[in-house]
Amino acid sequence: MDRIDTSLIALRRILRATEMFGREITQSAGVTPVQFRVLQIIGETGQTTAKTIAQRMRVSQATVTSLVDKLVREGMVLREKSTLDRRQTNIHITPKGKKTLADAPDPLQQRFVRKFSAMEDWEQAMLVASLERIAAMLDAEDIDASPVLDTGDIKRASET
Amino acid sequence: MDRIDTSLIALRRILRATEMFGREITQSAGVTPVQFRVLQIIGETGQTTAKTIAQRMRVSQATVTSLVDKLVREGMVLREKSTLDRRQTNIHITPKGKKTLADAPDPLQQRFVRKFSAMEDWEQAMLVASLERIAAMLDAEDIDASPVLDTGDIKRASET
DNA sequence: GCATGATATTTCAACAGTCAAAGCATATTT
DNA sequence: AAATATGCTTTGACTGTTGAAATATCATGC
Repeated sequence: MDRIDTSLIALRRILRATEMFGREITQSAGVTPVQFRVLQIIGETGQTTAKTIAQRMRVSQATVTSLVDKLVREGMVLREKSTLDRRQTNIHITPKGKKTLADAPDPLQQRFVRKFSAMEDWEQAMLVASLERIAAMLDAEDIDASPVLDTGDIKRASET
Repeated sequence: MDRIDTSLIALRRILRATEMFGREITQSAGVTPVQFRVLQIIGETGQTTAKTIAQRMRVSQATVTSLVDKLVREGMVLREKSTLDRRQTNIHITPKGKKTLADAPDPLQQRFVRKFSAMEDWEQAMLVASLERIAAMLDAEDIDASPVLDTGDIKRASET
């Protein structure tokens, strides 16, 4: 087994881990990864608008509407017309939604951060260098990546 | 911006690159990433069975049926009952399917292999070590990853 | 004050991908 | 031959996704 195979396998494990995490969520939280991501965004500030979610997730507003519909049905969030700008709808999280967020399994990102922090300085440095190298190898162009790693956040970049 | 952020961003770029590649395919080849993956598997040997595809992609046979349906409709592949075991159906690729494969944009994997091969020995070693480290960080358990990196291959691992 | 255009959201119709369950045809085992 | 196993497709359902059209509400210019 040469280095290329070893690398490819590792890369695939990484990709797969994000998928796996998605399923953990579905099982334990009762919402799908995408829905969970919506819930996370709403949960950050307690309430937000459809537009914001659409932008953050890089999906269309129509998609957000259907996603929020499902969360409303589950009792995780509520919709309420904004009083300031009545075109807007504030979507806010319910206690049940908060509980779902709180009870969610250790997110991938946290897992990463925790283990990364525990590393020796030299190893951290090596990892950072390697990751950047690999990212550069794979993505040809500009990416407006923010420091957030989520399943469900890795989606459409249209209408940007 | 600390190392954690930098790492997370790089990781996300990597994840995103696989998504992007999916869209390149859709645009230039006229098939979706998943359909393309099916085509790839069939193309490897020129013909194969539904079961094989289902196992390789880790999806149910029902899914494969619907995917192959679409490829048949597109004229990329053909179905033909096996003469040896008439329960089986051999799915084989057509010239059009071959052309689609041949004309596809540089796959992620090739891109990776090419650039990886061009690296200095020490850098390759570092990358391999880092990738394995990261993979271990993220995936808690056993993964039967084969040395194949594809969008669309990173899917359900049930019924294994 | 009100017409015009911009903005925020939802509704609708349509896909792709996915699966479980059921059905069908064919092999294999007993 | 009967029972069981295997390979595949059909059916019905659900999530995620979008573009286009509909609705409601600002915001501006005149």
